[in-house]
Formats: sequence, structure tokens, C-alpha cells
Amino acid sequence: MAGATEASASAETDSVTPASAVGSNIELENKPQTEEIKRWGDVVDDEEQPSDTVSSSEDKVVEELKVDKLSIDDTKKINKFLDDPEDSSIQAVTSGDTPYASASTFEDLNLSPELLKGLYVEMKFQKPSKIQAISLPMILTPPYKDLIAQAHNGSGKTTCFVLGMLSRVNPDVKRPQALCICPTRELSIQNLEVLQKMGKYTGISSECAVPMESANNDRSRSRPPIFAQVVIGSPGTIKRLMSQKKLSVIDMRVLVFDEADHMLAKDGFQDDSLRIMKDIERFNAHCQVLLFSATFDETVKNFVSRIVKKDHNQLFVKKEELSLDSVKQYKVYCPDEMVKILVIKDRILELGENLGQTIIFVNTKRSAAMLHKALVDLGYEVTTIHGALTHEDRDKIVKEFKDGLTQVLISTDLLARGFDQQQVNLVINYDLPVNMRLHQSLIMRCTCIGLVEQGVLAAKVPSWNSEEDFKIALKEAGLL
DNA sequence: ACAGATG
Repeated sequence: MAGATEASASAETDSVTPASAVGSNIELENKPQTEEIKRWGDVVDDEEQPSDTVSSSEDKVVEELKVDKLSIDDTKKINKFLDDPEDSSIQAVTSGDTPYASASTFEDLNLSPELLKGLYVEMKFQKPSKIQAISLPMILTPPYKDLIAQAHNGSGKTTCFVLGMLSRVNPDVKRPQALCICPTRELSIQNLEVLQKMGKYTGISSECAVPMESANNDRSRSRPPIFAQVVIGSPGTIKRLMSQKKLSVIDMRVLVFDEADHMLAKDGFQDDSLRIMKDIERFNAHCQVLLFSATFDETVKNFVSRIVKKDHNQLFVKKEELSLDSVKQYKVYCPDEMVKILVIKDRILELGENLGQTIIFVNTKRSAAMLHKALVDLGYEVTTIHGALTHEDRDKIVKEFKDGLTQVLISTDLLARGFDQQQVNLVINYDLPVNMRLHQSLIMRCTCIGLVEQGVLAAKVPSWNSEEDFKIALKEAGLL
């Protein structure tokens, strides 16, 4: 397992089957453009109204919008992998009359030879995944329209915007031109690693804008201006760098929000995100905005479609396609905390022989610390990560886990989004997640056992005191 | 409400 460390570190974020096929169930719809959609400047406040907004909302588009069929190559279906997560239907909603042809090869995208080399040699990709085949032409074809795209982790989502950023950067302009905002520093770092790997031969510079070493505050204050062409970071740091004029937005061409539904949710990072968008738009009204997320609930979907430019494109995976039948999910009724810990110990860690790596999600930092102590006292080697740890500790714990040095990791929602580690086979939800959406990405791929204190009905409910029930369940999930 | 990221 240790031998796989290097490869698994970054590439697996897009653990797409290299040759995943361009499927056949693509629906194309006209986006209704009857209602006037305001731009983000209007949503935040009314202090300014960009002139082009006024004019564009004036031209009542009576002409019929042209719908361009995405070209679909049915012969590609034979390349489909057995459990290709992309074998689901995608709904594409295009705006205006820009024709988009689905890309069946990376060559179709007019990428630079250096970038192609990175895709083939470093990333070991062969062909675009389904979501890449459809989204990349939308991202890379002028006029560069905003895009709202729903695609789950492991589908090649990261590649979509990383490739988009790399290929829209002008290599000769040595200033920031692409910016990606992520909800956590861990995800920022992970995305940067993918970008640097993919862009290895391009010479494009990139940098993480996340909080620096917590110990020496002086240092973070004296952080030098950013010259990197691509910047990936968390909202607070990005916002601060921009207000300190250490991150120039004048050349910004692409603005990406990863985990966009969370970044733009009211109880998420909405304020920071809108502030950043607005500041960029003030200097650069034509900056392309890309929103990627595994999930968009109706409220957020509604909201984000108002804050992007009116002529944006959309890609949505049909809701019922999001969860895989092959993924086993269990709930175990546990009357109290002690039973939960005993279940983890005796019924899961002791019983499972092919567990691979396991992540235990908890709802609070306190709960994390408590469970950590309990399992360590029982003789297990576990590590724990949450936001109250120092950045150095966080980096160390994530690295050790990604390198396969630790088997069981306890985490708060810190890692619930976007965290990808191929070796993780099992997710245990110690507490019933407050927000199920948060855990979608790992749930999608892993066996998932929830320890619940109330009798929530579920498809499979092993009895916690029956070893036999657990054996059956673990065997069924391939963990025994 | 709590998690996250910051001032």
C-alpha cells in the first residue's frame, strides 16, 4: 500500500476511469430566458450597476434560442468501465447560439502540447470523462461563458476546472489570471497538487493562498504579493490578499468556486464569495465564473443562477443518478456512546479484514477528541483532524493518511467535502450527519455505516449486538 | 447549531 503513495496523492482526485465513455443519455434543453436575471453586483447591493448589464437586459430576446445537439459517439460506449460512475445521464442547458461539440478526445480541445503531455504522461488520462467531454468545450470556447456544473467527486470534476484554468491562462502574462476558491485549506492544497501535476510541462506558475503557519503571525502579515498565474485558496485569505492589494485582479480571466453550493450558501461562505466576485468584476466585468459542486439543492441552484452572468451554461446530473446502487449503506441503532464505540471496535475494526482505510466522521471537535481518546485507550492507532489543530498538524495528519501510514482517521466536516483518497473503503458516521449533502462525495464511493441513536429506518440495519449481522453486512460490502 | 475560514 505504501508503494502507491506517490500516485494516489493527487491524481485520484480525478479518479476517473481514463477511458470513460461519452455516454448516450444526454439531454439538451433550452434555458428559459424569460425572466430577467440580475447579476451578482445587484444581488449584493445596489451601489453599482455595470453598464453592460443594463444593455444586455434590454434586448428582449424574441429570437428563438438555438439548441445545438451535442455530438455523441455511440461507439465510445465500448470503452465503458464496469462500474463507471459516469454512466449516468447529464442534462446540459446551453444559452445563446454558441455551438458546443462534445469532446471525445483531449485533442478536440485545442490544448497546448505541454498540457496534453501533462494529461497523458502525468495524469495518465486517455480520454475525457463524460463530464469533461461536455463541460470543457463550454469552458474553453469563446465567448467564455459562465458555467454551473454539477458533477460528483471521482467523475473528473477537478480536471474540468483545473484544465480550464491552465488552458485559459496566457503563459506570457506573469500575473494572476485564474483564481479558484475552496472551502478548506486541505481542499485548496489538494486541488493545487492536481493542477501542478497536470500543468507540469506548461511552465504556468501556481500558488496556494491559504492561512500560513499559525505560530508566527508576523510572517503572514508580511506575506509577499502573489505573482503566480493560477491561485487556489480559501475565502478568507483570498479576500485579505485582495484587500491588501497583494493579489491583483486586473488580469483575472477565470474565477472558479469548488464545492460551489457550499461556497455560495447562506450558511456557508456566501458573503466572502460574493465579495470576491464583486471585487473582481469591478475591474474585470468579463471574468468567466465557473461553479462546480457535487450537489446543488433548489435554493442554492436558484441563487447561483442569478449571480452568474445571464448567458451562462449549465450541466446537471440527474438526481436519481447521483447515488450508486453498488454502494452499500447501513445504519446501526446504538442506544448510547459506549455502544457506538464498542460497535466500532468489536463489530467493525476487529471484524473487518479488508477495511482498507477508514474515515470516521463526527459532528463536533469535542466529539472528535472524545472518540480519539477512547479508541487510543482501547489500543488503536488512530489520528484525528479538525479545525482547531494547528495548520502544521493538519497538514501532517492528512499527509500521513494519504501516504497510507495511518489506517483510521477521525474527522469533522473538515474533510467531508472534496477529500479524495482512493484507499478509503469505509466511512463511519459516528454522529448522524447534520447535513447529509456534505458527505455525498465519499458516500458515493464507499461503504457507509451510520451509528444512529434514534430508530431511523434504513434498508440494512444490522443489530449492534449481533456479530452475525455484522459479518453478513461486512461480507456483503466486500469488507470481510 | 456546528462545521469551516478569518479578523
